[in-house]
Amino acid sequence: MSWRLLDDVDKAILYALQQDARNATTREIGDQVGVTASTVSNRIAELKDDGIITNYLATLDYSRAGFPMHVLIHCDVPVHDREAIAHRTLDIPGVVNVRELMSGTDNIRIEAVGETRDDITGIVSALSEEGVQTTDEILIQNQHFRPLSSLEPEGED
Amino acid sequence: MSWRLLDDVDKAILYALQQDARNATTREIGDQVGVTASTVSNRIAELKDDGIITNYLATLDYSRAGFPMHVLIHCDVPVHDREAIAHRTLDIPGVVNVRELMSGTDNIRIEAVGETRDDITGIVSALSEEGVQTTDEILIQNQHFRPLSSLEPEGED
DNA sequence: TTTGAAATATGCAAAAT
DNA sequence: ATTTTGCATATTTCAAA
Repeated sequence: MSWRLLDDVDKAILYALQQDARNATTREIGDQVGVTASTVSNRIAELKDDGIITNYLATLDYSRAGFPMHVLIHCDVPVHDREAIAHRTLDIPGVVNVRELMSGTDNIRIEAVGETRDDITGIVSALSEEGVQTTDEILIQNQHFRPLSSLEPEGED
Repeated sequence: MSWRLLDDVDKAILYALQQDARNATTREIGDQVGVTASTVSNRIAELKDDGIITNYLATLDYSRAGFPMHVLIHCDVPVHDREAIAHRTLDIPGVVNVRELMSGTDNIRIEAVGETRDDITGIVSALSEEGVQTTDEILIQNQHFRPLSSLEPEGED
């Protein structure tokens, strides 16, 4: 696993991008920590290259978007196949998030979305055909994200 | 729950923003479905107002960022307090994601991040002090996101 | 509602410190 | 490594269709 020590500029960048990855401008971020927009731009590119920033994504309220079936599926797969299977499940239509867990059982958790119950049934079938045993299926009521507090700037400039 | 039927423009926007919320330009999106950047801009604002787009966030590789303790915590709370408690747990330092589940037991799932085991222990203590019973704690090995496939454009223009 | 054009902002690259 | 400058692009606004 590669490393990299984060300074205040990096932290401010990551915090801002966790808050609003689309509208946080390089200048705004730079002003908070006293560097120019160019520096912020360079750093963001570095952080992406270093694999610290993995993605920028919009989070949706799937119900409001017309997909009221939003579920969490527990899966049980052999440990040595876990990573490969996790990647394959990502390609099943309706799957939006996969977590690999360091657990003896229920070691993959899949977040999936559909318009109808049949859509979810189809996803579970697809999992079954991939040799993935599903052990539980739970409706997700709501989901919230927060930036990592350790990255929050103290109050500079 | 409010509604809104998504047309092809909306879908293309949501798909693009799920792929790269920071770098997807309004023009690129518009070109794909044959509308101008202005229209895309207007639509994005609408989708945000309607609560369909809830957030834009950067996803991080916490290990590479210097936070190797990345865990999923199962919590068991009284159903009628679930939403209120879920919101409060978001303010505990280190908590980055909370899912409310429609389940009799283990109905809140908390994703938390720390530098050391003690950080995680502290988070669990904080939960306990909020009256939240934690029933399990599992290391997260990896996590992947995908745009919702139903939103993918067919191939227009 | 969508557009097109103007005005504003933003990000990026190159050269300099 | 960061900044300054200059350039190319992106976004927003608003009048008009």
